[in-house]
This record gives sequence, C-alpha cells and structure tokens, in this order.
Amino acid sequence: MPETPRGPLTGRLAPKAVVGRVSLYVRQLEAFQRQGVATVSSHRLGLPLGINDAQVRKDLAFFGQFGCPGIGYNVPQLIESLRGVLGIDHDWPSALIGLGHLGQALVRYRGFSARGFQIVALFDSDPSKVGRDFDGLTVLPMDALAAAVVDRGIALALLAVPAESAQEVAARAVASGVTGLLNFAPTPLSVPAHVSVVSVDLSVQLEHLAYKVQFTRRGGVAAFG
Amino acid sequence: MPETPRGPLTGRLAPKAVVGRVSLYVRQLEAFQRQGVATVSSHRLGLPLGINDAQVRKDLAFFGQFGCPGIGYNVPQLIESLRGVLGIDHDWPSALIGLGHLGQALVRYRGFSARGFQIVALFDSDPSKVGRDFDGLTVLPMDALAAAVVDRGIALALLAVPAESAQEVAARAVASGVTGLLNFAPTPLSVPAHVSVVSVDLSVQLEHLAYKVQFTRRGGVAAFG
DNA sequence: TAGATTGTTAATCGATTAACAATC
DNA sequence: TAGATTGTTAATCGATTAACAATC
Repeated sequence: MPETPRGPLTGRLAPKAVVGRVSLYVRQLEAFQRQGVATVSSHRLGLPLGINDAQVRKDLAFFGQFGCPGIGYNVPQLIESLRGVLGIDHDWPSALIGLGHLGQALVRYRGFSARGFQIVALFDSDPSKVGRDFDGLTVLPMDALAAAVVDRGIALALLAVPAESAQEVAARAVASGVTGLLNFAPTPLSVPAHVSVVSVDLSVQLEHLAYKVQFTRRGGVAAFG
Repeated sequence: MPETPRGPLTGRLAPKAVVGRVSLYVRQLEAFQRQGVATVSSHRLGLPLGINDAQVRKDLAFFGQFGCPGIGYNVPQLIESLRGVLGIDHDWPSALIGLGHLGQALVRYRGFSARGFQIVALFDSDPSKVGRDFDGLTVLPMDALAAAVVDRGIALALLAVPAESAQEVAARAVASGVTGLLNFAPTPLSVPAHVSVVSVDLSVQLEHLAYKVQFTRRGGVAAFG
C-alpha cells in the first residue's frame, strides 16, 4: 500500500518542467487505465513518453510517496493523487476573452472541456462582437465579466486578443476577479502576484520549428526533438 | 562595427530555451525599430522581456558576435542577423492537416502568415471534409500532399488531427516529403531523424495554469510566472 | 527466498548569473 | 579621457541521471 502522500497543501511551487511532465503522466495513466492495466512501474510509465524511470520517480517524489517498492504504482490511485496535485480533480469554469479567429476556434475546440476546462462565458471589448452567438454562447461586454466571475464561479480566462490590447484586457480581467490567465497574445503580461499566467506563443513555436528544419537542412545533427 | 558573425552554418543545435528567447528578441527588436530606436544594449533589449543582460549576451554569443563594446547592438542589423539564424529570413509555405475545430481556426488565424508561415494547402483524411472550402482554400485528400510539397515548396505541416490518428498522419506527411511538423495533438510523435517536431499541447498548458492557481489559493507564494 | 521496484542520496550535466578585461 | 557596454570566463544554481539501501 502506498504511504500517505504529503498532499498538495505543503511544499514549494513545482518547477514548470515537473508540472508539465505530471500532466503527461496523468494522460498516460488514463490510457493504461482504459487498457485495464492495474499497476505500472516508473519505467513502464515513462517509456511511451520518452522519459526515464529516475526522472519519473523524482518528479513524483516532489509531491509525495505514491508507490510500493517491488510493485510499482496503482494506476487508479496514482491518477487520483496526481489529479489532486494538479488541481484537476474538479472542473474549472472558464471565460474566453476575444472572439477573433483564434478565439472563435477555441470556443468550439472540444479539447479543453474534455479535460474539465469548460468555457462558460464569452467576452469582447468590440461592440460589434457583443451579442453575437458562438457555439450556443452569447458574447458579453467586458463590463459583464465581474458579475460572471461570481455567478458562474469563473477563475480562469483564456485571452485571445491582439497583442496591443492584451495588457489592458488582462488588467480588466484581474480587476474582475480572474486569478488565472492563459495568454495567447504574443506579449508578456504584467499582473499582480496573486494572479497566474501561462502563455502560449504560437509564433515562437513555429519559429523554433523553422530553426530546427533549417539546421537539419544545413547538415546539422538534430540531437534532440 | 560588429565583427563578422560566425553565421548559422556552424555550431551545434541551440538549446530550446535559447531559440525561444531569440524569437522574443527579434519581436522586441522589431518593436524598437518601429519606434525608430537605432541601437540597443543587452540591458534595454532584455528589460521588457524580463530577461537579464547577461542572459541576452550569452544567448546571442551562441550564434556569433553582433554587438560593439561601449555601444550596443545596431537594431536593423541584429534583426537581420537573428532572422537568418532562426531561418525566418524567407517564407515557409506550410500545409495544414486536419480541419476539425482547431484546424479551421488555424486556417483563418492571421498570426502565422504575419510571420512568414503561409498556409498554402489544406488536407484531411476524412472524405466528407475533402472538397470543402476554408478561407479560400480547398481541402485536398492526403494523397495529394506529396505533389503539393513539390509544387508549392511546402516543408512544414501543422498537424491538427485527433490524438488517435496523429502518428499515422505524421508518417504520411513525412512520406510525402514534409520535414517539419507543428503537432497540436496531445500525443508524442515518432519520426525519422531528418524530420523536426515541435509540439503544442494546450491541455498541458491549461493544467499548468490550474496547478498555479490552486497553489496560490492554498497560500503558496507564486515565486515565478 | 530471489527478483523487482521504490524513494532518496550522490554524481553529473547543463543553464543562468556574475564578474571583468577589452573596446568603443 | 571617462563612461558604457560587449564577449567571455568563472561561479552559481538547478535539473537530470545514476546508484543503491530499503522493501515488497
């Protein structure tokens, strides 16, 4: 039997890399569960993800003790523990701000709600967008955000606005009570300490791809990735 | 005057973190250029990005010598050099594979073509999608990819297909001559050594945000981010 | 018991920051 | 010249990997 985990209440903020891998572990564990696998070793869990067994154990050790020497990890139990660690043992009703092309796509994208991130309200500062319907939701003006945060229990906002207005919109979201921002605008956001930001910069990713392809073309050895 | 850069032809593949920051430097330099700034120091370049001056100089040193002691960096020259380093001194005609919600969004998203990544052809393995029109482009069957790669000079493909089919579609893309994949499917891809992959895993990013918000709520100090 | 596997400590590796001589 | 700033080396810091006693 696994010992009692320290639990996610204690300890320091985990490094970005660790949290990212834990997300991958949860997804892989869910795949094992669907296959009816009851127990996995750190080796077997890391293998399909290209992560070595020492790394898997070290990552898990950051959050507690979840395994049994000689046996491995109980799949459903580890899923439950890690979902608690990540804060995905409950839903996160979310707002989407900005209904340009990217925003319209994100409303319809099913990948978020499949993992508990339901988009429950849409906002845009452009009056010509307000009142329009996307995927069954009506676009509200930014002024309505504070009320929605309270009424619908919104904590997170997906920010799909142009770079120029991102900082201003972020400030309004924070003022309305949002405490987490997924920022798709290609610009750094400055927010108070109690607010978290994760940025997804698609241009940076594409430029990284261009770099790697060019490097390979020029005869370099793609050592990793 | 800056000395002759080593140029992007030599050296090892730069670490992921370095390449990501260089993308940010280029964007910041372009902002300085629009403002008419002629010369910047490593300090001034890093400041708006939250990157310290030593880091900026170290990153640039990976690719060559671009500055003048006592003066700093010439803005237009550094932009040109770094665009060469990243391989974004020319356009990258790209294919988009998979026209689900996310794929449809990516076609219309202007952020890619603004940085030289033009989507010039659409593909889907689902016959009911083939022939449909999105943003002026007609969806082609996967069989047409190899010809398009040659005819339209395509090197990159954006992969917006379900996790279940991602590996199979990636293999077909590679067989058709694509050498770079931007993978939006939440699954690792296995490709030959001459092919590069950059993955954008939106669920992992959202789960990271959930972790940080939960951590803050529970009284932790958000030390970074 | 023998084999497997954990959690953890120590060793290695790589990335960031500091310091400074050289240079404009 | 004096002040500013680079490129680079050395110092620090953090993350990954290896090793192994403890345990099932």
